[in-house]
Amino acid sequence: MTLTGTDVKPTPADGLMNVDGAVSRLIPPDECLFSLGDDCNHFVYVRSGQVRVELLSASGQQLLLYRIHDGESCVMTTACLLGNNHYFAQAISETEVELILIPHVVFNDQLNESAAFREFVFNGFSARLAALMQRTTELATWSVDQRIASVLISRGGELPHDTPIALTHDQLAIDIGSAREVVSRRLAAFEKQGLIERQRGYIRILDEGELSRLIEK
Amino acid sequence: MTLTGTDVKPTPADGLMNVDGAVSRLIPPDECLFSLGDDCNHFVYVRSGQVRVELLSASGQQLLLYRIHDGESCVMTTACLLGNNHYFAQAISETEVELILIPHVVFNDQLNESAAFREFVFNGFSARLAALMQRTTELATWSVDQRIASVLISRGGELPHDTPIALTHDQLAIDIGSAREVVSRRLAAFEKQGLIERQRGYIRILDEGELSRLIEK
DNA sequence: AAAGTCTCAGTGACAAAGTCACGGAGCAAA
DNA sequence: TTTGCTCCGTGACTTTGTCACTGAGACTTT
Repeated sequence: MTLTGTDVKPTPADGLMNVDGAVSRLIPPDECLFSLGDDCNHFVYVRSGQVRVELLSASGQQLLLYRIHDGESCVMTTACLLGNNHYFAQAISETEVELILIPHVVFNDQLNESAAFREFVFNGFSARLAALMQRTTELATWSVDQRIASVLISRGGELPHDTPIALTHDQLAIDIGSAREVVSRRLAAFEKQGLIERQRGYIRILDEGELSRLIEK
Repeated sequence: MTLTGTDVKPTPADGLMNVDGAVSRLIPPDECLFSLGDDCNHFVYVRSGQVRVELLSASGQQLLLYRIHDGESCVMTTACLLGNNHYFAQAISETEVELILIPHVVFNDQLNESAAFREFVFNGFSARLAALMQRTTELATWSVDQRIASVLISRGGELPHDTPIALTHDQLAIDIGSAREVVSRRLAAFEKQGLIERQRGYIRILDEGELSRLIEK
């Protein structure tokens, strides 16, 4: 049951999602998949695309918790299903996203019957938890400069050399758990040091070596 | 198999820990149960006592992740077992602690065979994950004053009214993810406002209502 | 009792980060 | 070309964190 016209390379786990009651769904970019307080009644598997999961504080401030990529499941969803909680964060599609949804009851059945399904679910669960704690550590112990450098390096690595990274100061601020003004100021300093070059909506890395060195300290 | 002389009230989950190969162990206070980089080869269930799990940054800075109480299991241990990772935090006993340890292989067997065991493990897992995210939110969005007030209120609630809370500025700082000096200064301000009274190693709450109100804003 | 030696707490000076309130620049549709 | 929107820059100020000391209380040791 595929709703999308384009072919999607199946990952090994895709087979596991072939259960009665599983539904595929195609979501446009910048759509909210779930938000704070929502009921959680489906297991979520991201077949393609990218989803951002973030906390939303009382003051409207956002804090990125993690992203879900192709072939991954959503930790928060799994946690909520297992513990019968409501969602306490929100998820936004950052690209077009193809999801596979498995209803709560089917999920429970599979969990009881299939060792392979269990293994898939809990491996993902554990990996995401580890990543989440890793992120917490970095947020708590790295300076703003280090966190900015880290994001730039990792985003730059996905692109051909010298390609400007499409990233606004606002997005970057959410990624590193800081404020736009702070990011703007630090980027200005980075540019003055010759590390980067700024354009509206883009950042180009000029001195990757020095950026990496920043993270080490 | 009980190594302690004193009787411990069994919780409902204690029965689940009655498997071949499970070992009980008694740990004195202020002992390290596992530290960063250690291999993880046992499921850990805390039968009695209290354990603190904290990150340790490169600079030696500590950040409390969560505590484990009577009848709870350790999320990080479960995550490491499921994902075959090493520990990336450390655990310290805060009181005398009675543990039940289940070897990795036995844990896997139980997980495959017993639905009740699975349910116990994953309910705990999910609850702890939710709490961890809750904590991340509060660390990220609450002010130091709010976090201090929150700890004081919750610690005060466990004690008879008007009992001074045994808590050093250092411990409080670790709890709220800040620095001792900051805590000292804010507590001085709290005392000037008549909210608390300070003694060496102790804090007495004078105006619980106003402290609670602090948290709301 | 006096002297050492812990742990715990207070403080000044400064640095890093966050917040608030603007203004202004680039871009696109009407 | 005017209007509206997103994105960015900046000054002024507050909050929080860091560093380097100092001192006070409690417990040991001599």
